[in-house]
Amino acid sequence: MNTRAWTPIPRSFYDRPTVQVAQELLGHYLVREYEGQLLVGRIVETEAYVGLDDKASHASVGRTARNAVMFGPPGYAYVYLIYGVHHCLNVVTERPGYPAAVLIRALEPVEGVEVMRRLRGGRADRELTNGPGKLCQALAIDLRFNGHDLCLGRELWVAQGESVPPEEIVRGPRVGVRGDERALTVPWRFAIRGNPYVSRGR
DNA sequence: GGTTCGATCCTCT
DNA sequence: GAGGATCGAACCT
Repeated sequence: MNTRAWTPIPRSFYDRPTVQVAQELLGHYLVREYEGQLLVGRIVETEAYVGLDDKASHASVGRTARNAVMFGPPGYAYVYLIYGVHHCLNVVTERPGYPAAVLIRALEPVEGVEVMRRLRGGRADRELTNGPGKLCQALAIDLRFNGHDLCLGRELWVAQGESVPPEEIVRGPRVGVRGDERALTVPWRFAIRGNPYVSRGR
């Protein structure tokens, strides 16, 4: 189980339409080096945030200090603090200057589960990584990773997994967003159908 | 320098 | 189902 390579996905993967990247990220792996151990989770739920016109996106207000990474090159982590309590991890997509990213909403724990349990205060395995804030706590991801290059295979990266066939993917509106009618209804959330680690949603 | 608020989670009812 | 936690950043004055 520890013999797997966990090869980083190349930057070119992220330099494509964000909704497509969000869908195709399902089945790949988020890998974290933490205190000499590997914490690995299979990506089972994502959401796309696309461009200035997406009123649910942090980038809809224009470029600011917080969202600057979203305007940068693809393949970097955009991490922010929400409600002063939890962190959320995004992967930046598309060309520099165009603000877009994919929020990682849920993982299926694969490796380093003991450490994840400890970081999550001994909660049930089902509750370790089934939400964007939860998975950041389980993998010790915080603001220090904002702007981190996810293509290097160091500290935090996305590793090559197996693609999920379309019939196994559920698609629907995003969770917890504010904004206009389009922001609330556009089906830019993707999840692996029936996977027990998908977040509760609304 | 002050105020407001959030792409969430947890606890209590 | 409701309410609170708790902080950085945005947006005032």
